[in-house]
Amino acid sequence: MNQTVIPKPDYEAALREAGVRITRPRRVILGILSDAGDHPDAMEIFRRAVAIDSSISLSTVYRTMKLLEGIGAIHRHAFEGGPSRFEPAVGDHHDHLIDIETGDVIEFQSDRIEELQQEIARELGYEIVHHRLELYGRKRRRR
Amino acid sequence: MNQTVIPKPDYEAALREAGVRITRPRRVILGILSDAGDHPDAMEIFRRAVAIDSSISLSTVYRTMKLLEGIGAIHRHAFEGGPSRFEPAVGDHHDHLIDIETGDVIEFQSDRIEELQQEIARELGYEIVHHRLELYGRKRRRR
DNA sequence: CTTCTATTTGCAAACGATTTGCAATTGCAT
DNA sequence: ATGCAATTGCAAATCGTTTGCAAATAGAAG
Ligand SMILES: [Mn+2]
Ligand SMILES: [Mn+2]
Ligand SMILES: [Zn+2]
Ligand SMILES: [Zn+2]
Repeated sequence: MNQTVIPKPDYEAALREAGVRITRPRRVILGILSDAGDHPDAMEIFRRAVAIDSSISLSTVYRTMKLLEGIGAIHRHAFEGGPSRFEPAVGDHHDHLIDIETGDVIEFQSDRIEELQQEIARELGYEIVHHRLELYGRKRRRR
Repeated sequence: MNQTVIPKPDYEAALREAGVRITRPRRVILGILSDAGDHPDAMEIFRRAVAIDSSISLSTVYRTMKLLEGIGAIHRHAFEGGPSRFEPAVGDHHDHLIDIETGDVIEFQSDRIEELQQEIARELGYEIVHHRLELYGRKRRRR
């Protein structure tokens, strides 16, 4: 009967915190992000937004994404080939496996890999600021 | 007295193999790639090419890069923020650490990480076609 | 070496994703 | 309610890359 709690970020608080106005377009976009289970791109967010408020513009979507990215509320992923895709920055760090046939994005997490990255960077005399690990693959033929 | 052998790929043979003509612009570009120790972008390759033959066009650089990528002779890297950068596909697989201050690209290789990636993919029911692992960091403050 | 044609070229224009200038609108502190 | 800075929608600009096209050329054939 009880489900895993999917944390919904309080974007409005984050915005207020950043000293930024909470406008109608922003509210709509934030709502879409909050309950997006996927990794939509700007055009897709725009489509979903227009369905709610037809006066929203694509520019505003882009501007809002940049704003949210700036305050660390969302992550931007530039997967191969396509436009940037976004996701709320709630929950733990994870990386992505992209199904090259369907475009599906699957999340995974490996402490071991994260550790090894640190180790490599430090051996090279660097500290990692951020990283990108993307696996591109296809479903394994059912055995 | 003896240096590590830096393998120079025989691009011309690869091209002939692909049933493609060996033209003057292509020869120039191939030469540049052969002795590029870095990961130049199209514009940089264009600059180096023009220094050798001023009649070469940027379009031809792009077309040639696509051709070479198609026959697997070079790799294209779309590092964050900038244009695609290229490198000859000789030698073993490696991944990259990008110095976010200088833009320098440092190569590294981790069998352990490669293994873990395979493991993760197979657990998710996928086979990896290719992947991308990029570390973005800055030089660690001299201790 | 010349001829012949399919391939390749340079150029300019088109492209897709994203950003920007600007005048009109709006959130919100007073 | 008022006033103004922040934000918007729109159109035009930008950046890296691709493409259509007519002119040039590699290289096979003779
Ligand atoms: Mn994700
Ligand atoms: Mn490399
Ligand atoms: Zn990671
Ligand atoms: Zn790798």
